[in-house]
Amino acid sequence: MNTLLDDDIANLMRALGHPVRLSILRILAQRDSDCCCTDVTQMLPLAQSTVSQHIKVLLDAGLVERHAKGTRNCYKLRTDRLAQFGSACSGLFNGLSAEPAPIKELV
Amino acid sequence: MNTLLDDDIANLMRALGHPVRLSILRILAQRDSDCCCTDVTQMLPLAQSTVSQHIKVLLDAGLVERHAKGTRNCYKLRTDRLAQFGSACSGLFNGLSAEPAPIKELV
DNA sequence: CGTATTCATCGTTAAAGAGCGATAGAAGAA
DNA sequence: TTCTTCTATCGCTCTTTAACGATGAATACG
Repeated sequence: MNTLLDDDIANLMRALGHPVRLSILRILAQRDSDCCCTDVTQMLPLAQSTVSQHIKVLLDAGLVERHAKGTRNCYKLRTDRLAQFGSACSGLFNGLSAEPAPIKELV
Repeated sequence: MNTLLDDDIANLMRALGHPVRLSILRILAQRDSDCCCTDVTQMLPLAQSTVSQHIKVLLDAGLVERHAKGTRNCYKLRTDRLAQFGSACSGLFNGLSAEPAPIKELV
């Protein structure tokens, strides 16, 4: 389980808080194997260095993993972490939409 | 319905991408009515101006709404928007964990 | 060997974010 | 009216982010 703290949730939110990074995740989801930085760059109107930076943000957030393949670095989603974040979000939203605390705490 | 675009999702993610703002949402969820900026500030180790800024981010993201009450401004969650964002997240994560596209599209 | 590819990193610039104190305006209280 | 409370906003500083080009290291190809 190892449920996420607010700091962790905030970090993940920030990592996903850029449309280009959402695009990168979608691209990786479709071409899940052997997708390298150049592949991603070709699908985006950005310089390679910029895409590499965005991928690094996703790497640091643990949402993506890297494995070398010859001269290329291939990336793929960390579905475990995505699922973990997904349930953390559910928990967050449920907690927020719960009724306000009553005057007395229940036993 | 009016499903959210990636830009919208990214904006919401960024709005939630700070632990203080998550705290503010939790505070509003508990004291849902008549919670003003001073109330929130008293529960956080931050200056009033800083809290006001964070609330403004949540306001601009549409996650919170304001209504004046005498000399105070009261805030409460926009549960509709939170729910909308919640399902957008579910959709996002489901889409990401879906199988990679096959060589040929199905009919 | 030399020549491409690939890509992370550096250095730079411009913009955005975070935090604070001070302040002014609005609304209630005296 | 005068005083107090509440709060959004301004001005400031410091840090972070975004984007780019250039570069060097690593691997493959010839």
